[in-house]
Amino acid sequence: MGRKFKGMTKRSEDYPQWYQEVIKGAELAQHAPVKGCMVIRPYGYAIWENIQRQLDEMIKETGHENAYFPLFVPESFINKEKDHVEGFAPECAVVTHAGGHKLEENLYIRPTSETIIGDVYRGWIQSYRDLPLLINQWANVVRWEKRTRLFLRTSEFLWQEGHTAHETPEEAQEETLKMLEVYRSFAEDYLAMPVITGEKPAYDRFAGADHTYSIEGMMQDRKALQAGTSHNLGQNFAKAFEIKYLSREQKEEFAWTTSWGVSTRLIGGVIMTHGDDKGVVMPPKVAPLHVVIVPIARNDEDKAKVNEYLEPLVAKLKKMRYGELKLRVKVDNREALRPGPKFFEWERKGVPLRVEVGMRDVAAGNLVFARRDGGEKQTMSRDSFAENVLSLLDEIQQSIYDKALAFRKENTVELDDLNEFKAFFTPKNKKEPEIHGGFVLAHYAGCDETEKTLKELKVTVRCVPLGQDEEDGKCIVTGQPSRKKAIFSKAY
RNA sequence: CGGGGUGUAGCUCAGCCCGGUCAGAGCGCUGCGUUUGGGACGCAGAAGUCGGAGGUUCGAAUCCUCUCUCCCCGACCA
Repeated sequence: MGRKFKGMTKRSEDYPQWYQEVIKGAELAQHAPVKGCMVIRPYGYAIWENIQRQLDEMIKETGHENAYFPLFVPESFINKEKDHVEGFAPECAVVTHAGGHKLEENLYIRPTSETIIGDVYRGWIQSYRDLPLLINQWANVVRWEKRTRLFLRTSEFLWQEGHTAHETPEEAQEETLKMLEVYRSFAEDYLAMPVITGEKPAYDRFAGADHTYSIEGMMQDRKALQAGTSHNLGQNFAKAFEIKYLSREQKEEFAWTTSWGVSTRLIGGVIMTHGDDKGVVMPPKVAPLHVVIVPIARNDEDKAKVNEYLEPLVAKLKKMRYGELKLRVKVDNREALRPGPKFFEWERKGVPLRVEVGMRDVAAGNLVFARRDGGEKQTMSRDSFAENVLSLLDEIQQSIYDKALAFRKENTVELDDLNEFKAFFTPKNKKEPEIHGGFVLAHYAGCDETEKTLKELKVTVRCVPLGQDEEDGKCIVTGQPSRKKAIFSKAY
């Protein structure tokens, strides 16, 4: 009989606590000795690598090239775009000394790279023939946030940031939406995280942008997570950094620029979208491991037989590809652990398929496997498993997406009445607020007073979804005439 | 940055109120053996400047001051 083992906190009991325990239990990341920073452990970093490899392909397929710009941004650059300074300067880390001397000009550690890239683009762009300029960079950035949470908001985080320059506002807008669509499809098709695409309200725009768009996912505590943003920067940065070109009409014009990014926050999104009370659940397409095999044997003789039985299977699996990348298979041969603890560990780590093989299976030519997304253990012949493994992974990928989508639908309501709206976002038990709320789709006129009412409820306008039919309505908060609905929600 | 918590072995914590074998437990870890289809067992062992710095005291994990971390709630935000 097993000893009593403390399970992890349930999502329903304490969601933030669950989130931390899950990260720790799956060995994804830990706090670093530096405030607000994290160490991304190998198992967690592998997810990031898989995100990088596949998203990078998509970014390149849409015509972008990778480059790299400096970590340090001269203070004067940050100061050039008015809104940008106001937005970012307060949360920047600044280098004042280097090489044992005080610097003549402070160097900001990039919170984002529009300014330094703008300065470089000035030199790269002279003619309409130099446009469009389509660049992406994978980098780390630093934002000195007041309150940090592993993956969701850390002082330093990893991301990709695309920076493009165009001839016309139409082209820039097209680019902005194209990359938003890339993010949508990446989130949904790879991370199995359903998202809503839409435009941010004016007050929530990127500092220095004309339009900001985002993808918004619903986490299991029904709060929204902004999982990626795409900005149409108009000519704001072009003017600040004199990114000018000679047009087809022989006139000097400012370029139209965009920027867009997703970060390691996506990993937080994956955890909170799919995780359950046993641990994380990895979407197969970004899972560090697809299949883990636990051999079970009573003695050395059996061990040898089981391993021999497994060899051809493992060899076959390792040659396979799942999507664009190799199938990732591991045989858990650790001697010190019995099978039980191994099962629990791989469950915490969310490996999509766990295979058990013992003498029983060797004799019958079978294996036993369990899907991380649920259901009973199943027995299958060794050969059929190899034939079915890819479709099993596809099924898991699809089923966790469907589950997340169903969850979002269940927790999304359309409302026209402010009282219902308030009730929706008010916990029933104030002393111990339970998980409540969700997404509200309601008319929104975009006026400033709306913000105040929302603030009292701790609700934010997530975005005005794209592709909706316009209709006459009244803003749910102010009653002002409105043509479009917005998604309202509590958010990370 | 405000309010509230917290910090003792890798983890979970006891000890603190009433200073004096208080450096402790369980899990984990190491070695040997037995075990192995859902968190095994025996024996032996290693491991902590009690978050940090000052102070009070004959003596501080324990009392005082300052400081830092992390967590929760706010304000700020990918």
